[in-house]
Amino acid sequence: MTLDTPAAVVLELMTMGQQSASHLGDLLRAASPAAASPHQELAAEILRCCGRVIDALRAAGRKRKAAEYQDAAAARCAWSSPPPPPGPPAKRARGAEATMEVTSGTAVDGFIWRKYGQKDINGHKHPRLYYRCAHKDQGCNATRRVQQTREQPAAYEIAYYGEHTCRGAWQQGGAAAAAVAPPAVVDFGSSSWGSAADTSRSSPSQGGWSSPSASSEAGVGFGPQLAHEWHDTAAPDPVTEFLDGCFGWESVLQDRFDFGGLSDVATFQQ
DNA sequence: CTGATTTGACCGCA
DNA sequence: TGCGGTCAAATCAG
Repeated sequence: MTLDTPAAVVLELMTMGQQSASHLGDLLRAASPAAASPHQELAAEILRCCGRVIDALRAAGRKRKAAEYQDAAAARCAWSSPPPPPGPPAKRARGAEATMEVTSGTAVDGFIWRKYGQKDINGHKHPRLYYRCAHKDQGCNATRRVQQTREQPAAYEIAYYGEHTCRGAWQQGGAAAAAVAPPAVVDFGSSSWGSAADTSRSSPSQGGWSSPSASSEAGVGFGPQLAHEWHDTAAPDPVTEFLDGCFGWESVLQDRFDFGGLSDVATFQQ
């Protein structure tokens, strides 16, 4: 992670903020372990708010990366090309090229991942989790590997392999999907977006987003029910007020920095 | 009952 | 030969 761009700086700061919020939550839980206090909820909301910004930055970064990738290999237009012919089950070479990311959440990135394996890795305290795209039956060979980092338990090293050839499949009916999807659904093109999977649970091809990966991944991610709560909260309770402030943040971010493509952050606001 | 997850076994590469 | 990646049967959950 380099800090040579405003987005990288913000990402770094937001990650730190999220870790602080996590620590705060731990302290609050230790203080009153009985029932979830409003303070604990507040800490959790801070966590989620930071996570959303982080995910937005990450997704925007991936969008740019994907664009560069396509320039370099225009022949492999993943989104529009038909699924590759089924060959022998290819085993990824060790250390194969991947898109690496370090993020504070793993549960949602806009794609539906299905866990197919878990492995204890030498030198790692936490097991490595293996996911593949839920649309593998449509020929999508995208996989991802999630490894909780040793240094920062709240951070995850995610490696993406392959590309999503399934996107066309669930975007074709896109009109229908857009019709039922909440306005927060963001199409980042080749990138992914955290809340999209949570808020648009009516995929035409799947009969609804099941977000299968959410349950098995660490609690740092945003659970579907939490995201639902996020969007549906209408009463002006303290949490909502905090969220409003959080949304204000994003406006500030937009006004202050030109993230070149990060304007999608504004779609948090509904 | 169906679909998703878990987990031990297997395979291939270094 | 050990390790990392994948498979697939068993199990779980909705």
